[in-house]
Amino acid sequence: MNLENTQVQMRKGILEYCILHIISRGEVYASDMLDELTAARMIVVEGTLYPLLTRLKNSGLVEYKWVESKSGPPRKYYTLTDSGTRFLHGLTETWDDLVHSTNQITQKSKTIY
Amino acid sequence: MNLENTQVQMRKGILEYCILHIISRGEVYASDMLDELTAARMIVVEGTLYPLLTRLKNSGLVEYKWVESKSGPPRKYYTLTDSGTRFLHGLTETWDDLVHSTNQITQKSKTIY
DNA sequence: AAAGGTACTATGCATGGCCAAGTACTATTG
DNA sequence: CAATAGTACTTGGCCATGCATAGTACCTTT
Repeated sequence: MNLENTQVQMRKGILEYCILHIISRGEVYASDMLDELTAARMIVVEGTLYPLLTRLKNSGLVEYKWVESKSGPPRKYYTLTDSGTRFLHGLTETWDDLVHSTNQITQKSKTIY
Repeated sequence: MNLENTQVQMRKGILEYCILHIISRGEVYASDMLDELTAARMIVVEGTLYPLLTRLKNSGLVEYKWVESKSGPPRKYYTLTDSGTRFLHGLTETWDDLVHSTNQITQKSKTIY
């Protein structure tokens, strides 16, 4: 039980939320997402992102279209489906609740009555 | 890939952080922790909490002493070890970073330049 | 045509939350 | 004193996800 491992565990599920959010803002492909995640200091590797996108696709939350590129193989540009949009709303609520609950616990010792 | 499942995944690692925080405030046993978690609307079941406490103990992050009870079997009262305190500090940083990164991503669409 | 970069795919492992069933101790009740 | 109910802790197995690693396929450059 080391820190590094716990960091990985903490990431679980949250990544899915972040990815859906990024896709919700417009058509993007994997490298765009990696750039945004990296910019936000949420380190993600390919081996995590691609399987996640495949799962989202298979669940019908996102869809993609192939777009040819000038500098390499064609890319999958993703968009949210209606189902994905609803799912994202549910996730947002879940995440907000989780943060709220955690704050309540971790800041209790700082609360003064 | 349903909401309920993602909620479970989101909880991973965060629970460990919350538990360590609760223990850091003084001697508690499992039912105390459940009460606090429930009060903060972070629903946890026994089958999650007890194995987690065992892991924390085996990792040397917490220790416990048996205390007899007037209304049932003896209880394990937990406290943080020095190692556990350091670990909690590391986790706090990790959690804060994660929340910050997530906010940066999810609130980008609301940002106005 | 050879080399290097870009984009996506596939397989298998480790981990933690959860379910479900079980053990063990105490107090209460008839 | 046996039976019941309540409390506290234990154990084994399942599942989904993040990740490591290796591989496929396409394009551009030289």
